[in-house]
Amino acid sequence: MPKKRLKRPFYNRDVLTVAPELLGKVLVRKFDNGIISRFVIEEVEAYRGEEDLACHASKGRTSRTEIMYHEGGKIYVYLVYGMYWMLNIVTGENSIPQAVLIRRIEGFSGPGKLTGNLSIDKSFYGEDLVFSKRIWLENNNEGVNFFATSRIGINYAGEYWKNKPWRFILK
DNA sequence: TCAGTGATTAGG
DNA sequence: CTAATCACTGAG
Repeated sequence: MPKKRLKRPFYNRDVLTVAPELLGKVLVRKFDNGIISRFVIEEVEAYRGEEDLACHASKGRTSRTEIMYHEGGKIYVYLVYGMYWMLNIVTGENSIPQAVLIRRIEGFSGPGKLTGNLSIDKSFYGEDLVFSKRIWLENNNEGVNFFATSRIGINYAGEYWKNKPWRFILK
């Protein structure tokens, strides 16, 4: 059975539904030299709406957060600590700002490492996973087991949001 | 535990 | 324009 690219409806749902379902899915990257690499997604985090103080959209609609207000399936990338590009997948309907941080994929540990190895940078901001020729997600026929914990690196968001179990890890 | 590093943001 | 902040990493 051939692998199949995930389509719009998959992404256009609430981030708390999509995030755990991303576990076990395959991130596909086609490099400029034509080589195609596939990686199983192993760890993600959900960021949900303006009310979520850990979500960048809590600061409202800015040039950086703009893409999160679009329909699901778009890529949100940003630079953090001056060195690391973070790869996020926008979810939810239009005008509802949500995204899933891809925190770990098979073979690489850490969100900064994976974007470095996959050559993902600012040029991927707004890229559409449904149509892109250089990055997309494929279905995987496996069932997955996962567990949830609190999100990492968001001490600024306060106890309430910091303690939300919105980090999902493949077992 | 802590510094590196530069885009982004709020504020004057 | 300035200054503060930061969804990380690896060294010690």
